[in-house]
Amino acid sequence: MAQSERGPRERMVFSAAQLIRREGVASTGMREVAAHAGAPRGSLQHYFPGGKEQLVNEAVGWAGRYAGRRVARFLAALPEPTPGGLFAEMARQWTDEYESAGFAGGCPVAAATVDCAETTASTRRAAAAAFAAWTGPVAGALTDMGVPGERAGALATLMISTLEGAILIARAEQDVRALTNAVRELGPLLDAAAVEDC
Amino acid sequence: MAQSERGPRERMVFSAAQLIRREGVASTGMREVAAHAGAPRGSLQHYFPGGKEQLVNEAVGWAGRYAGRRVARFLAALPEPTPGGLFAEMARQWTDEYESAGFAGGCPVAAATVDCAETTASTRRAAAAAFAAWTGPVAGALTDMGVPGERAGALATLMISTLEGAILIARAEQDVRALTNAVRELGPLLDAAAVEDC
DNA sequence: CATCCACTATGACAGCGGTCATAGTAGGGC
DNA sequence: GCCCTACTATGACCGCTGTCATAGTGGATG
Repeated sequence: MAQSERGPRERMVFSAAQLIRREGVASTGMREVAAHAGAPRGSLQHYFPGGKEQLVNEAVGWAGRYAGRRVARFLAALPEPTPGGLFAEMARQWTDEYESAGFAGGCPVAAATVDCAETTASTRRAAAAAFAAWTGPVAGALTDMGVPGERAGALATLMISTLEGAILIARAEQDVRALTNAVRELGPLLDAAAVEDC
Repeated sequence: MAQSERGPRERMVFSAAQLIRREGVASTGMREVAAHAGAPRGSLQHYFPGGKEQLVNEAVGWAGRYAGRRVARFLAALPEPTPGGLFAEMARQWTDEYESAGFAGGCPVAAATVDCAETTASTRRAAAAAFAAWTGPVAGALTDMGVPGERAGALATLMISTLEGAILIARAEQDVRALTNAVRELGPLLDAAAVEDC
């Protein structure tokens, strides 16, 4: 949504991520990506000489950076930043989407991992990099909230693990229950890890 | 492993689950399933007149029941059952596999959800049922350990959410870090929910 | 032996996938 | 006008997939 007026190349990467989210990597066709992006089919081989593999990898990378960037925006939206509040905000992005637009899409990084981890080494690495690009900002935010350094990374990984799994279950059940449940149960644990300093 | 001497039908369901675990649903071919099961190709349409959809759904159902059954075995293996201990055992199944056999496979239910949730309604329902068949025994075990009834279901869902996400990340990173991390961070929370009664 | 059934065995088909090859267009620099 | 580059436009190819159709086997039953 709101892809404004970026170049056709970026639009195709964005569309690829969008379609992978919904149908998985294997079921997403190149022609479909071009059509969804409103880009000519011929541009695919021009911008992505590495073929589908390159396109998928860039889509995964884009998704990772996007998730990382969102963290800062979530923090800005919180009146008083707490680990549990950040997690709630991260989950709310998904409950909002599911409740307003239906359960069509999941996380594109998860989809790439499931479909390509064993098959395509470069995509597996792209997925790992995407998780890193996401975990980093979350861990940074946690340290800023007073979580001790060595714990911050661990909790960031825990948050993303739980969120990814909850997304999966929510999509299967077509019910945001798993997401709200994760926030409710994990929030106190996360907040307890931050030393009170206000 | 150790599929002993079951009938060809069950072997094909088992093989389908095995292959879906590794490559996802879309990339798993029917011919491939038959070959992997050592079953004749002609048997596919005999045993699964509903086609690939039926086969996939049965594989997902099988995986769900298998996961549910494992819970009882994990409990039996624990000298003193605690929620955190159960979770550790559930995760250990994965770390053991990854460390001994490599990061080839993930959870077949997750794969089916990612690949089919939007496309194939019956498979989405099968995935939801599989999660339910898994969550049920976990919740039951938690109540047996003294977790209050309404909390048990919530924690069971949390455990499976976190485990699924950690499996995903571990596979992408080819490192069991996310799994051991989940056990370390979530274990105390789970144990705290059980009232001490020993 | 005949009959029936569960199961196996192949071949064909239609569709779609990613990719390659080739040609065409637009526009800027000289 | 010419040329070079960036991009677009199509059509063809080949491999693969799920599915169907048809025929064959083998053993139990009568």
